[in-house]
Amino acid sequence: MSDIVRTRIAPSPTGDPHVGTAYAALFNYAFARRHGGRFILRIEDTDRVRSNRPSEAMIFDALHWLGLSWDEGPDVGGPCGPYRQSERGELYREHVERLVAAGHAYPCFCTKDRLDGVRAGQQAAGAATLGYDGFCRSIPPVEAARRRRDESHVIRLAMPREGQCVVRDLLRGDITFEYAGIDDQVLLKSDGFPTYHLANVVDDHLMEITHVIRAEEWLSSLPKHAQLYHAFGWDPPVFCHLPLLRNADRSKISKRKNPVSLNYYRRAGFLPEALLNYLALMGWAMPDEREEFTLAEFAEALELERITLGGPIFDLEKLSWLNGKYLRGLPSEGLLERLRSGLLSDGYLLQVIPLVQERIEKLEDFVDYARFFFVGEVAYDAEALKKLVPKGRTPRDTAKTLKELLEEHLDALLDWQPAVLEGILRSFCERTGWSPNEAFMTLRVAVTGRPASPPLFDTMAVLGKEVCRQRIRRAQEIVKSMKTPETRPLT
RNA sequence: GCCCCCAUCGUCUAGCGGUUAGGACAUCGGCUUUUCAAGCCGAGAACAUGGGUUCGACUCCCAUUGGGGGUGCCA
Repeated sequence: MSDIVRTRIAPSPTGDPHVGTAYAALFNYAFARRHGGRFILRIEDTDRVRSNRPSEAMIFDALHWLGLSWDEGPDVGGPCGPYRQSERGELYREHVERLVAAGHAYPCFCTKDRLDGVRAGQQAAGAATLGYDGFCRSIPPVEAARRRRDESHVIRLAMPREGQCVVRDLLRGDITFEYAGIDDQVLLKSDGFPTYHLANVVDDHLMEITHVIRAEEWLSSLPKHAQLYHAFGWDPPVFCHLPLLRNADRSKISKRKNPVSLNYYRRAGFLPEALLNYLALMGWAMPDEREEFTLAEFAEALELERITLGGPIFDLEKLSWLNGKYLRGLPSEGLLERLRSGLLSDGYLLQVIPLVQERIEKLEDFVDYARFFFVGEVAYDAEALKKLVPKGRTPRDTAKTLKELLEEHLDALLDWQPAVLEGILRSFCERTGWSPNEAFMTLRVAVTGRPASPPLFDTMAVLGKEVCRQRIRRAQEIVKSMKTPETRPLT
């Protein structure tokens, strides 16, 4: 094991850059700095369906914005590259073969149908433990090797079947699991790509990671990871599972209940240093209880052992207060600079101006007309409220439609461009039976707060995904709380 | 269901066997201010419950309850 501390953040590029990624990155970054070590960025893009380059670019961008720089990574290189798992396929296949040869892993030919059947059977029988039943583990190696040549298969880790496994977490101490409750995890998928478990362990070892500081959701797969280190004959790193950031209802933080995209915080005008400072307050307190401190001060003071374990609720209100303190502490020129690099940048203004230009008569009209391009939430006046729900539609129906549009079509959209939006919205109309007239007006009001605006798709594109999301969700809530008018029978 | 983790004000937390249980956000008062913010001062607000251990438990142990996570060819 390396004698210099090496930590890493290993995000999956499968959507908008997540606040949880920033949280884990912050602690990994600070811990590495504290010990004069190195902080590595590794892209875990082994999910071929969900991973994509735009998401990866957004992760780089968001972390740069926050000021969390890495010493090694896909974009800066380093001695342990490549740092993108999709480029390390050969490495994983070699390693998995070592495991198969040593009997620590085996090919599994079970079909999805059989697996589903097994699961259903277990559930019906009220089995104590759910999971793979080890069916293919008893296939003689010679036969298995022969079948591998032309049958679709995965490679599974052969876990011990009885006894106990003791793993150590830096914050929680020794944790005991019964092997009987842990099934044989897939290591290599049938498409030849590794699963998280394999890729993660192989890479952490090869990249000489000394401290794995990651979210608590990984704690229950720690025995599988420990078994992998054992099977490879490697010394495991120190594991430190951070508490999970929570919604107000204490569930794991999610976009349904909180803004989780770092793009949101950036667009809303949170200062990166304030966001980082706030994140550092989650599960951590300075020895002197000071609440305002810089990244450098955090890095100087961080002791992992002091991390608190109750899952902290992410409180936008306190973040906003802290951000306000940072903002007020800026010299005027500093604030000007921040405005000029965001909402009042030439780049943004030049996007807004073409949409507004033909609709104003005096320069001063600009501010009023373009207002919704610069504020966070829009207010809905009585007239807007009336048009939020199309004639002949109920509030209930409208709320449901907005929710569906958001969660099933807009949330996953990365390429937030006018033409793409138009395509999505038009096909959404066809599918749901909403006329474009109805849907577009509802959306226009939701997103701009007004029944009259520049062209909808251009407007949405300029506003950006985060703002649109936020406003549509707000509109949905408002509509949902509206009473459905009594339908009076015609007399 | 099963496995694992967790448990101090509404929220973030300090505490590490002996404290009037401290700070911050939020809330509510007051001061300041032409107003609104900001700022300052103040108030209310917590050790989940039950057993142990101990001269003494918020602190240690056990149970209960509650919360969370996991249980995928997602990470």
